Amino acid sequence: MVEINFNTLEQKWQKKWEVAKIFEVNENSKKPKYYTLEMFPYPSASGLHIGHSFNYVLGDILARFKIMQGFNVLHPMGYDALGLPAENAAIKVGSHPEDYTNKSIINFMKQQKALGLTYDWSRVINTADSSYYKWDQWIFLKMLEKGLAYQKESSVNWCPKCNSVLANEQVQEGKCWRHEDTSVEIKHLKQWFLKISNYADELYEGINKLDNWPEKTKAMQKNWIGKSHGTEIDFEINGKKWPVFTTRPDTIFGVTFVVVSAQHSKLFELVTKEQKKEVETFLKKLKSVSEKELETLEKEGVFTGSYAINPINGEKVPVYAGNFVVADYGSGMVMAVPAHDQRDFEFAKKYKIKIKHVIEGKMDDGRAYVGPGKLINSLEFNGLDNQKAKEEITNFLIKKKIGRKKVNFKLRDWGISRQRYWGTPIPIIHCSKCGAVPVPEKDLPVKLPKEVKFGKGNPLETNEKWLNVKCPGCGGKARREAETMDTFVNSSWYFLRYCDSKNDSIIFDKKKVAYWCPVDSYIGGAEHACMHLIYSRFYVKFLRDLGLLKFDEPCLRLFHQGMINDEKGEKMSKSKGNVIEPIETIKKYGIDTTRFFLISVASPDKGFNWSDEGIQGSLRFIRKVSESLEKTKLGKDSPELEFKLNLTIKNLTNYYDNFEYRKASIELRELFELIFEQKEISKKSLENSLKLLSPICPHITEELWSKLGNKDFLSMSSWPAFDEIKLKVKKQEVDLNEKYINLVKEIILRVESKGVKVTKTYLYVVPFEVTKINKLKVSKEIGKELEIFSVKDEKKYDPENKSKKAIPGMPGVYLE
RNA sequence: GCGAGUGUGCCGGAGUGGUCAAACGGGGUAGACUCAAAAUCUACUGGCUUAUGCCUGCGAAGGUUCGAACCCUUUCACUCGCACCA
Repeated sequence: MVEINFNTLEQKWQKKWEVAKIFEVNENSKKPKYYTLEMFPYPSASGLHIGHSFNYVLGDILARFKIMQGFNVLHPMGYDALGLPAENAAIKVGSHPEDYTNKSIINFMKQQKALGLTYDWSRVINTADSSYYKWDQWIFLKMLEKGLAYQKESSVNWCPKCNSVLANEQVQEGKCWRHEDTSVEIKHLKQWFLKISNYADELYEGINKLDNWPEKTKAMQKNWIGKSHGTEIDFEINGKKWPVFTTRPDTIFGVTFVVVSAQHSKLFELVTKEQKKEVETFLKKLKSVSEKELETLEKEGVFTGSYAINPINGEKVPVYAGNFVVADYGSGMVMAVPAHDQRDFEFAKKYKIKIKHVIEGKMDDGRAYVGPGKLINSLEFNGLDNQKAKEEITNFLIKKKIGRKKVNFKLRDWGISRQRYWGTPIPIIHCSKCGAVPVPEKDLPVKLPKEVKFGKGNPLETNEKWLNVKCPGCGGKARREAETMDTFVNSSWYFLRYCDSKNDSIIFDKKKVAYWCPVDSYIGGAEHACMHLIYSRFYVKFLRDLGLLKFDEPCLRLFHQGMINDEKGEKMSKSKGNVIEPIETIKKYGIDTTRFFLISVASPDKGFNWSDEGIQGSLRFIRKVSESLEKTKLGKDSPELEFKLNLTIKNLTNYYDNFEYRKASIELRELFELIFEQKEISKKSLENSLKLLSPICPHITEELWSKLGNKDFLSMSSWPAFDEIKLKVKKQEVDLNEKYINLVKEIILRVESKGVKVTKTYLYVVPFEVTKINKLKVSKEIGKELEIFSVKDEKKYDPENKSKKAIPGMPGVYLE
């Protein structure tokens, strides 16, 4: 047998596509646009792994399908090159991050090109290039102008391994998202923040409009943004008003104490002289608690010495400092109702504080009653249903001007300061006279200096020449901001830049972005649900408000690809040595086989366990297809093939549109299996079959296409249409009489076996079947008297309304 | 605890009311080819000593229906995400 040299064949076609520039696109097309995007990679020296390829192949199949469907398809690629891992990896191998990254990118590109992807390489982006991050800085300055970028002293999450600050989203179970063995420390630092909270409500409500996003991702984002409606109530403490947020104003008569967060910035305004020592001891103890213990921490607190006055009934209740109250949510202070809140209950038990019931309901096995009920012990509100009471009490408080309705969000502002080198420099100059002065727009970009020393602390602090500059305000001595931006800043808007990636005078041409965006289909890992995918929604809303965009959401459809594990089902990792490199697989089996295998073993969203044996099956199929021309003569189609081809066109059109590639691969196998059985097949049908396979296996189909005498590219040809009539004809070929006889016989048998005597049978069929049924024949065969009605027949005898069950090819049956 | 989702044959997985012992693939068994192996091809691959027949069967238990893997109720198991947000 002649072994096909897939590698040569594949390279040949890749070269031809490249020379013809068929995947390079522009806005001057009469076709409708389609923007499909895969999340860009973080280039590392180890190169592309099979999970990357899976991601790209999923997107590529869609892109190829859409091209053939007649869309003007934008399918770009770039590199999320800035960030800590690259810096750390570079230090480890004794290289400079810039050199390390550039090398990695070249390697990545080479491997991506080998996959035969439809990228428009003329638009490639590298976020580590100052021509890109210049616009990060520009956006930052715009945010500063609008008051959305600001500096504040705050407690921040600090990872000792990264030697830097982390955003809230980057802290997972008290650990760094990059170092699962490293506990995050809390440090107090002056930091730059982006006011994402300004958009909290729009980010939350906008989720409802994201119809083509996975439910799970939407739920995660909602949970993360955490919108809750409640009431803010003023409690008076030592003559001053302290607001408290609650979602349960109906329980206000049950308040027996108030808890202020131990981290509250104004805590000591509440602490009396007598209690000062005790509170300080408590705070010290809290600091010594490690992050691990925090997860199972018992609710603890200490009396501050102060009392709060419950505004609704004037009751005096003690104020505690507690470890379980979140300082920067609401006002950092809560009213405690131990009878109807589990946390308050535990706290009250521990410190022997009074528990007062204000809602009817039993407290089971020593737990607070949190269910619904009627109010008690609540003066004029007694007897009210507690849901109703929420409104009435809030209205009462509003009238008295001691409370108001309030919406609170869990979403915090985004801390973007990083004390590391390999990130976008924050375009700020600190002057002793003028304070923090923005770098003038004309001086952008602030480039990263190459000369720095790595090792201790922030490398940017080691280049004095770069650091020392004149103040743009007064011209005096000043110093650059030595912090860089979080890497997620770079990825928050890169999909916009693709539309005009070479523009060096403005961030992008509004018209070009208006043409291509929003992204029609976005593919990437689910791990970005609460980081990248919230940040980019925020950026889009901000840029829209600047007047640069006319849409609200970055992408209309989102798809998360599954994980590819090793044969044992374990996650691939370098340390385990179980990483499958696509380059190796491609060399061995060819690209088309690899692509076919990747999508045929599992649903794209579920992933699968890699198997070297499994790929043999795909190889067998690809070989057979590539030999199909020799095996099958060109001629006429059999009716069977005609039908199957039509059906396959119809189904695959749907499958490709909905990431159901696995099903597509199955039907393609069936179709080609049938083709191999044929003595002859029409050229047109064979060509159409090749078209159907082309998105998954573009190389061999292109080869066969040209062997059939075509001079153009199959990749650019038009998607085949199917003939609905031919599908219907096939259905009608089935002999209804035979079918109905068997069916009714079976039912009668079943019913009679239960002891019921059947004398007469009624069939209800869809109208066009009425004439097709031979009443005499059927009646004779089943041995019963028979009546046949059309379901549309108004006068039909149908005591149990069985006619509603009838569908084409399936009657409703009533027995007497 | 809250949220999202999943449970089908040896395995991966189709199938959402009748044509289902259940697509397609992987694996396995037997046979053909071959000196032999690989590749390729053919048959079988829930049980019943073999039948266009019966039984069992789609996590478990009930229910609706002439009929359920598919609809309803309850339940169990697993996976993932969030977790003191008042």
